Amino acid sequence: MTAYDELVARGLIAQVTDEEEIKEMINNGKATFYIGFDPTADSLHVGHFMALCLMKRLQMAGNKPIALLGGGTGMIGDPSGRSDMRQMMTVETIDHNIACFKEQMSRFIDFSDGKALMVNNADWLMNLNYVELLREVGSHFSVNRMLTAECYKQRMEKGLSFLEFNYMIMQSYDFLELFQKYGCNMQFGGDDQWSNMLGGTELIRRKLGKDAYAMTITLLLNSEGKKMGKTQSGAVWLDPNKTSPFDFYQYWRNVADADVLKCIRMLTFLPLEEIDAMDKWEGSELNKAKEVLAFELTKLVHGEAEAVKAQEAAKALFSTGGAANMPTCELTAADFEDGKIDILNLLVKAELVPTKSEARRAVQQGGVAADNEKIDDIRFEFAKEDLEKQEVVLRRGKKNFRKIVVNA
RNA sequence: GGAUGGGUUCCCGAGUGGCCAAAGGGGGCAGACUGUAAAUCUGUUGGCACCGCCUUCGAAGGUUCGAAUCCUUCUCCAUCCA
Repeated sequence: MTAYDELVARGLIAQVTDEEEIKEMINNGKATFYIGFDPTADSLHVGHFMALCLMKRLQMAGNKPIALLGGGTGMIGDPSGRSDMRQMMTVETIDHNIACFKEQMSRFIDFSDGKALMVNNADWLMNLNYVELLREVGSHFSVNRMLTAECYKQRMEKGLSFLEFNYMIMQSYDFLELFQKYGCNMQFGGDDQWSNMLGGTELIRRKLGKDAYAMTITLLLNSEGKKMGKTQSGAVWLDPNKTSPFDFYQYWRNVADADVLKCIRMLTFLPLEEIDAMDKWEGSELNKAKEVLAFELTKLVHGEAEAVKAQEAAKALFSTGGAANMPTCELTAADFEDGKIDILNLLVKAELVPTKSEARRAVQQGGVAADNEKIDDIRFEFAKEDLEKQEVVLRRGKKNFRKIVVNA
């Protein structure tokens, strides 16, 4: 199977500008392609991970990837797929985020010996001269046409600032720059980037009379049509300090039936035959597929050792209630009053709930247990010596656990 | 610059002097049922010292015994005109 066919079989490709050309380039390792990453946070997330995987797949097929960090475009903010304006970031934040991105990326992609490049568009965007840019680049864009682009259409109702309107032009300029500097002839990106990317191919054609290509990656949506990799409390991060390997594992362990196979196909490097075999699994058997998904992804992101730990912790927790490798809460003498700590304070301290009101509610609704013994009295207290003697597994709801240890 | 309509709790959206911590929906959380799934049903959803108190309705002032609601200024957004 060719590299391109595999991408199609995995459902990774959403749109392409010229399928025949792209197929030919990719399969023969003739593509120099770039993917842009705007430094919108201090860690990469699952969406970025998909893009990095794609880079890796293409790199393995002999193509040359360029990772573009958006130090310049981050100053503007991409309006695509947003219902309102992004908060403007300070230069310090952008720099910090870029540093974080760089570190995480170099763990996934091999940048040694020119096998891949990492560049920052601040290097050329920040020094642009306004009037010059307007004449050189602006003249090639039709406002009428830009306004019909899907990414702006969504914003026509809520409002779109001129700042954001220019994002497409900046991204197009990036492509032109990379095309000229590195012979970069292809751009990849999320499907929401389609119009921005076309802006680039168009600009290259108009300015240089040459062809460049664009291809978008299918957005990873769940069966309800929402972006995956997001929880109510925010994104699922790749940084272990922001999303622990255990939580990361659990996120994938808990995907809906309808989404497991799709995720395995798109996100893991397992051979397609193996995945097709799982496709026949039904009902509760799919639970195994979820384990595979969670394990494989955790391994890719955090390494095998962490993946094993996360898996064991999950298994211990859900089958035997054991406390191996569980997130821990350490109490000190200061947490006790008269040698005791009450259940509400303990829940908050263990970060199982954000406030005492929620702790109270959780207990009153029967959602709290210590060592699988339900606690329904909000005045319940733990004695210090009991906790010292034996660690306790505190649970809120079905899936939130914390081991309580006294460290006096 | 002018006119009009707006800014309400996580989101959408009601409320136009006291009965408002603020309807309804969505989302979240918890319980039942399950397979750590989905669907469904039930409860819950600002904080705390929880039968009481404190902070919230774009911001700051003011009127009033009492304001999310009235007045003033400011600010932001949308629509139309220029």
